[in-house]
Amino acid sequence: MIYKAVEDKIIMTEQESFNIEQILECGQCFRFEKLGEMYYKIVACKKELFIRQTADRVEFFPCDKYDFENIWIEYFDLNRDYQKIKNTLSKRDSVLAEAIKYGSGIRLLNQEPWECLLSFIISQNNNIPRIKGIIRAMADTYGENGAFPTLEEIEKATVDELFELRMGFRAKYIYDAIQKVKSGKVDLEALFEINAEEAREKLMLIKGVGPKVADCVLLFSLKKKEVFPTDVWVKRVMSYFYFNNEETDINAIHKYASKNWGEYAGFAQQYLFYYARSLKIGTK
DNA sequence: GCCCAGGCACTCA
DNA sequence: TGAGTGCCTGGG
Repeated sequence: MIYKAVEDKIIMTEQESFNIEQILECGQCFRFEKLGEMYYKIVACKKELFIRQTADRVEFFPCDKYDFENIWIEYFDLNRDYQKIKNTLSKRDSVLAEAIKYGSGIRLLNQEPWECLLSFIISQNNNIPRIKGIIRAMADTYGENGAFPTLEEIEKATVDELFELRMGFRAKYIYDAIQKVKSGKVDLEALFEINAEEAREKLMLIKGVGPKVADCVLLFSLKKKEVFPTDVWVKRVMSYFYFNNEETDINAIHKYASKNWGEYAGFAQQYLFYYARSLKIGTK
């Protein structure tokens, strides 16, 4: 990867495995807006960032070298060798090879745990346009300049006030997440230091955080790349391709993923999820 | 109008 | 402990 600063932009070239559309639309994040073909705006890490990709380059703006090196390289996981991951996984089975071919520009973002946690609590039993709308409403109401609210900015919110943002029954879950983090019962930063299993248990102390939401937070923000968040889509695609289209319980799926994909299970999940959704596997 | 959407908590055997 | 059921809301 090569990058240079030009005016208010960072121009990145010779970057393998980077497709901005696939990265943002593969279901791992919610604060993005499509402005045109391969042209997006995201809000993350308290910044608004535009990203435009053409055949030979990716432009990030407004962005200087400092922010690129200190925020976005990490956020977009640019130091990781995806070619190696894709080669390894593709050799394991042909289904995954096909999924990887389809979503070859996917990367796993390293999001902020706090935002990731609240966002995936909102996501349960919900659809994407609504999820995005509720998160935006939280940001507009409590955050600074449309950025996702910090704990300090949102900690005084009552359940009733949260409910007014149209998040429904999830308002009490968001409230509980705020209280547990505020009190230190759940120390998000400390979760980086412990293993996935222990971190999952901690996250599930929060009301409204079950196995699926916890695994999303672990994978998308706490760098536990071996976890395999299993939602309805992943369940469908796993059942369809690996379990002879039979009703499959979550434990069997986790076991299969762990055994076959090990430390790369999280990446496999993302390729399969994107593949399944695009093909609408399992839906009528 | 009904149904469902990237789960979860709660209840009851 | 495991299966069944209800949940806010708004878009199709």
